[in-house]
Amino acid sequence: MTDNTVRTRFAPSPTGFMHIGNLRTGLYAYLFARKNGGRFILRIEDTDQERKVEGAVDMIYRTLAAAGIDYDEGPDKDGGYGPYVQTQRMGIYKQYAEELVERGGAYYCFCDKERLASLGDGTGVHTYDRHCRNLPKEEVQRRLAAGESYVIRQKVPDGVVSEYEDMVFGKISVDSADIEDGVLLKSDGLPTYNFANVVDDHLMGITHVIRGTEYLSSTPKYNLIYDAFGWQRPKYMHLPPIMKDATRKLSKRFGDANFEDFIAKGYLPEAIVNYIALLGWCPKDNREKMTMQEMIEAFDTDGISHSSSIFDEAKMRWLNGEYLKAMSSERFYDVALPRIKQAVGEADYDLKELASLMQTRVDVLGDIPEKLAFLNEFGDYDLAMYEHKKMKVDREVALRAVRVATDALEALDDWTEDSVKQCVCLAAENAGMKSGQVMFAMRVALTGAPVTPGGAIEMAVVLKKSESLRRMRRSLQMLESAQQQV
RNA sequence: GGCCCUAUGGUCAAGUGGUUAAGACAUCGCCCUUUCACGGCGGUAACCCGAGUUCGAACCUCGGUAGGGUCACCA
Repeated sequence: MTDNTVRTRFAPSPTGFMHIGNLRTGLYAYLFARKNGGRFILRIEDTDQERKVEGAVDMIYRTLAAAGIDYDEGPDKDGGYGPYVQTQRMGIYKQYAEELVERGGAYYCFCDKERLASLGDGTGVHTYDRHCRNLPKEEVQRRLAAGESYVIRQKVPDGVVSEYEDMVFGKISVDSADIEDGVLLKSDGLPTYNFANVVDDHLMGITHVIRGTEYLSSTPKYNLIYDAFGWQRPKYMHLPPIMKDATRKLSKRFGDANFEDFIAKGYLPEAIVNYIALLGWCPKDNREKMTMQEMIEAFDTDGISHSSSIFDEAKMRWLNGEYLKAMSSERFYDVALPRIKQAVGEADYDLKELASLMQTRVDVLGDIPEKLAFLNEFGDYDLAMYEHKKMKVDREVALRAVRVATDALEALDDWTEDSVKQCVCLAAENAGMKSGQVMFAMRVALTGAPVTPGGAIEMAVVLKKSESLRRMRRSLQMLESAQQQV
């Protein structure tokens, strides 16, 4: 591996579904690596056994695959920097913590929890008072030998300002006086999350650390660890959060915030990925609909926003609709088929015909069943539907219209779009009515629905002759009996 | 509370000292039309506030205000 190869990583925790905010972080790390001809690494951070969820690791694999994010190294793809699963790395941190003590960047601390708790200021803010920071070496040795419980703490240097240049936020600097001597190695011998992160990132040769802004202000602290080890600091790119609204972050508890749920609702993976890429990043030319390849080429750090953005499902719906409309009819048919079948059930309808009706009419695939509900729902309906002022149709006109259309269609054998249309138009003309009036009434007579995905002709073709006539006769009866009652 | 960060229409956002302050979503209206949709056209709507610097500030500086983040032997 050459020194200047870009290496980024995505380090999710297997604690459930893949959250949209998380996925975006991974996506940016991926885009940055690909844009720079670098390598993208997947590391599983599974040390939180409490929150661990069964099957969540597989979910990570499946989500990345569906999203089109491929990694060069990971648990199932060794690149020589493994293991890539954090629980399998537990043995390595203690020695690094001890090494840091020797280098003067950390120290043993024997303070017990009670003492630590007494340090609180009453408002929940704790700051360690560095009680063990200057313990004589002999005392430390003695207490260690005696088997006293201890942790290893970072020894934050006095009187320095730790600063770095963030790739999106610019210069970030924090005074060492504001940095606590945090725990690196816990009394159980395991590392704290952030220490493990520093060690892993270094050992895996990560050159660019890409993560959420929650680490923005603590990064100077971790840089001090790199310094104390004499390691080269990585570059950092911090990403602002995706919000549910102005003040709340999108959280796992906000039900629909995960990838899997959106897929279930009928969103296309590429549309989701495209949309979240746009939340917090804007390409130079302002393009919105982009393929992964186009995003890789256009990705640039200064297009990344400094402020949080609110997730807007309405816009993602629109984008998804754009993807759907741009598909070939064959491909649309393939992706829509399951939903169409769901609506059709056992009935015998032309699925291709239905698909073509749906393609321009839905933004997400999940909308299909309700749009096709008229296929299997035809009962009593409100005759007020026949009233259309602009069309100059009322129930009386509708009755005549449906009657002429029905009579004409009874005799028609060749049931195609053209012939049905021709037949109805001719019938309208002979009856001295406008074709629009007949069409309107016929559409309602066929479906009993105020809105349908297509007009009278399309509905008739979809329903086919016998069902169409059955429905029209039935509607005719309804119209007639209503007429008699008046 | 300390420290760090942020602030352009309802939402995503372009904009880096001089602009009629883009574009997209949403919304409203019109056209097309046998309902819906697609498509086309148009409208409403924004620089958080206050001081500076400057001939000139959305843009630079400072101060407010608001919001977010962070201050664990959680990750």
